[in-house]
Amino acid sequence: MATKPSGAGSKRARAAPQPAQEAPGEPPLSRDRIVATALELLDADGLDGLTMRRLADRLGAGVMSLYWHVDNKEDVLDLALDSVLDYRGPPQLDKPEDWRAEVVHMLEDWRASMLRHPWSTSLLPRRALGRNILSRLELLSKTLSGAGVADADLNAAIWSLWNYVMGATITRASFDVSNEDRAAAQQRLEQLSGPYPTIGRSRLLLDDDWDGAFRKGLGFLLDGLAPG
Amino acid sequence: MATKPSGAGSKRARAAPQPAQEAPGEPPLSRDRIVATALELLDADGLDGLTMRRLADRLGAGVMSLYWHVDNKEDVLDLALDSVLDYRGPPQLDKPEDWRAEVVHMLEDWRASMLRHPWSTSLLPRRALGRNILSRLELLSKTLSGAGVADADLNAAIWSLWNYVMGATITRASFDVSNEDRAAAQQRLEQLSGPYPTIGRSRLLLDDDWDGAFRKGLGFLLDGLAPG
DNA sequence: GCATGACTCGTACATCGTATGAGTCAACTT
DNA sequence: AAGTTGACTCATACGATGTACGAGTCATGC
Repeated sequence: MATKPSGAGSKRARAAPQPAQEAPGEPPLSRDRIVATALELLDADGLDGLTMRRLADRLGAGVMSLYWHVDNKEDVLDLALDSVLDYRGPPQLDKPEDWRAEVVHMLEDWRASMLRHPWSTSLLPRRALGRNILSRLELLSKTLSGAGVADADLNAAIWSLWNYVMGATITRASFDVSNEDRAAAQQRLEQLSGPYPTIGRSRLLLDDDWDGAFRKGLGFLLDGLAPG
Repeated sequence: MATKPSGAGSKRARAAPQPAQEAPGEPPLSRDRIVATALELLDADGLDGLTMRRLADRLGAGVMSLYWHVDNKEDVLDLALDSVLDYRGPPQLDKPEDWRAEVVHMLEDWRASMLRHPWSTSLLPRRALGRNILSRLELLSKTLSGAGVADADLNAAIWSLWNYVMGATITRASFDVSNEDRAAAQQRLEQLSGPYPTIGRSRLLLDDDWDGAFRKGLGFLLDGLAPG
């Protein structure tokens, strides 16, 4: 019985299994190559752009060959998502006491990494916690704990930041797609300003300093988490 | 040429168009009936449970009949989502000065409304702003403004709360689905507690007082927004 | 009595994820 | 040297989905 390398398996153990066709135009199929190509398709055409058939085509392989290396499409998406989220830490040599800058850096990088691949935002809600996500949470936990957040508040603090970042990122990505809708909504708002006078006046839906708003709101939250 | 009632159209104008079959078992098709039935299917079986064919079956109609009343499936989903989000305001007779309680009540209701229909959380990211969402934002804006939040901070404050609520709700719904995954992840964390000692120890992934964490984090954020 | 327009729906099509099982070929066993 | 195994590829096929197309029904207005 054949044993697939999928899941937590061993991938490919042997060194050079495919010396038959060494033409560099088509290197052998592999998990990594599949994920990399999936990323290309996702970046080019979004979630709908990723089709097992298209993926196989671009890899120069038959569709069903993919399923030897990968459980199913969901598996591909999981791998693609996690591959977007690795984090190499803040630029070294910051004064190591500045916990706040460290947190802000990591969270801004988190958001930026996902916005560089907008499809990832609609993927996140329903996926499991990959290694890279857990690493970020660990870093967050360690930093906040070192900054003096009480143990009893620690989990709530972490989840608050998580929630904020996820909400901001998902929102940003979704509004980016439907920019004209947003303008239309704001116009509707102002015309029949009866029902929505306040947000109509404050131009809530037209404010497009997303990065600034994210930083500002993050500041509010951190103020609340570690007052003084 | 037939004119469909879809979009911002007139729906059905006439009073009793279908006296032919008055059997109460099958009232005439209508936008409202379609949305109501879609809600049933979504609540019962989630996003995958909603199929145009299943929807039509349950309505006792042919599949293509739906398309007279509705543009496409996305239209159905938009309507279903918005129908979940209406808000009737806080229980009257609270002391009207307590802006904080008012905000908390609205946001907790927002979250609760969506969690009562978990499919709505995976729908939200990519949909336009319906009337009910705008109403909530308007209320939020008015209340915060009245509470003394500076005009320059107002939009950032609103978006911060939005982000927090969306992130919390989406996260909660997604973890609810994959509870076993969560437990498995925590176990993995504790066993090979090398890479993730802090969040392993704090049992971050096992803490299931979601409501408490939501309230607590919201408190942090409000503290930051309106200090003192 | 006939045209109109509101509404219904059967059929058909393209596309999707993937189950099944046969095929290829290198490495290992004997 | 012959045979076995197991890693890997892939053609075919199936069931499901959203919806375009166009023919049907039927109450109403002229």
